[in-house]
Amino acid sequence: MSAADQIFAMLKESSQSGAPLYLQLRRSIEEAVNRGLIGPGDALPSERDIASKADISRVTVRKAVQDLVKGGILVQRHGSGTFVAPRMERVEQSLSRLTSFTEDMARRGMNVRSVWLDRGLYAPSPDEMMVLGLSSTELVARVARLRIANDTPLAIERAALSANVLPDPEAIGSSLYAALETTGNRPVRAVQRISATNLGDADARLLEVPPGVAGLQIERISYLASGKVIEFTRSVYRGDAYDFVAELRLTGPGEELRP
Amino acid sequence: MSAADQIFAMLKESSQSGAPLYLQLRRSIEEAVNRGLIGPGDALPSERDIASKADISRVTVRKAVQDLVKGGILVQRHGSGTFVAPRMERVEQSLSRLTSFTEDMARRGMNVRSVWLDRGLYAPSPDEMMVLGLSSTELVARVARLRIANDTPLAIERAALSANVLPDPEAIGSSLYAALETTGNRPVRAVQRISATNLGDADARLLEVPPGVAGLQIERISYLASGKVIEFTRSVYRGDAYDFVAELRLTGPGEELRP
DNA sequence: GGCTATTGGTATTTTATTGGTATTATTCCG
DNA sequence: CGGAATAATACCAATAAAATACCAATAGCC
Repeated sequence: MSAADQIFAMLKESSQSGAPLYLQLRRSIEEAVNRGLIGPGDALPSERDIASKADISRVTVRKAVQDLVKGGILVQRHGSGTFVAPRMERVEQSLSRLTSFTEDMARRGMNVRSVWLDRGLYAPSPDEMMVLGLSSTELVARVARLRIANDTPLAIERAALSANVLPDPEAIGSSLYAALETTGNRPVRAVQRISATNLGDADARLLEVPPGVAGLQIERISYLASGKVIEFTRSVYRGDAYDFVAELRLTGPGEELRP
Repeated sequence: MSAADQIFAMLKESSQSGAPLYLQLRRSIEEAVNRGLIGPGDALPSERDIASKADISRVTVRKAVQDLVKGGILVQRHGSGTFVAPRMERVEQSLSRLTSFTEDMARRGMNVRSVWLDRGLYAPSPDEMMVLGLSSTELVARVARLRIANDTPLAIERAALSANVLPDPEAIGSSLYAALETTGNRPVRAVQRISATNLGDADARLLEVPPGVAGLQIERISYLASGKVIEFTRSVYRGDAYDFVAELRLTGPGEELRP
């Protein structure tokens, strides 16, 4: 509602008398977007709302809106509404919450989807045997997916677990952690390591960037309450499109860091 | 019961009239979770309960709940109920602990030293004026150093502060924060942004790596208790030699969900 | 162990709201 | 006068929101 009012106020104050109505309206909307009054993903008032409130015909409103749609500023969905086009910019992900990828993107009005790259049981690599504590006769479950926002690939996630805790990788729904819950294997602690790497050919191709550009690499090892390692995940994020944000607090002078 | 009432109260007070019902409900639940009114592991009222008490259809309730399930906020179990999902949270780390390069390296048994690249007062750049809230007549103190562990250059740190809080950059000893303490300017909060970049020629030469290799870039803005920005630091770490480690812990119910 | 109330899961339909389009009148300017 | 830009009217089509009715799994009680 507020967003709408911003536009209307702007339209009123616009002393561009003489110019065609649809041009005045177009400029008002454009400016509202550029000034951030309505952000990417936000919905505009319906064409009829704008028309009645601004007391002009809907076709005139439509002309203004369509110009902006053609210019890529707005996006329209039949039966749904008109929205400010999501810009990719840089995506910020809070470090404090892990599972919020989908939620985070949805809040920005981005269309999120995942593509499975791999889901299956394999003979473990030496690395996996070490970290997960497997013998060479046991199997490892590998789960890999490409995360995509607005048709732009953002990250590759590769998880490895003991086949004992995830006997059927194909059965995973949208959340790996949810699947672990159902088998009673809950990680209670994890250690994450963030580093930077130059993307290799394969990963670069998946993320649709030239090989060699910088990527954020995150390795995570999750532990059960018993201290046993349950999961080992290596994720690569596009460096040009992703930021990790962490908020820090300084402990007081008297307090110890951790008892 | 209490948890349910919290939600309903929130739903009533929500003056988001006009918005779709399921969105209002979704926001209410989301906020209840974020504010800790219902913690991880707690059960939500049944879909039918919510529906009848809020006087809306169950499908509408379901739509809201399912969105949150997809986002990983809630977990549903057929025949059992809907629960707040346990989530991984980063264990709180103190500012000094996270940023103290020397301490970090010493813990790994490395011999650490620094080389000053720059220490002086300058006219502020537009960026610095913006972030630090300076006028063009004020001066900015810039402090830059190359950090070296075991004779291997690991990072470049460039800090910018108002000249008011650091009138004599040359007088800094080994710790910038110690110098700030003595003038009574103590940051209590900081926001960090971690990203990846390909190192430019100058930085690559300082870090003794070929240009173009991946580097971890960390931007940090520190705040005083008053909320004023006191420091703006941009650091670049060699991606192949430095890791940023964070520990995560799963917050959830003490008891097991599934026996 | 098996029954049963309670829980989430699903399919189908109705309705209101949204953008989409064709047609027509008006104004402005060469 | 004529053509193009502008604006208004009336109607079409797609989507989302919401409700109804029914299915299936779980937990708890006997």
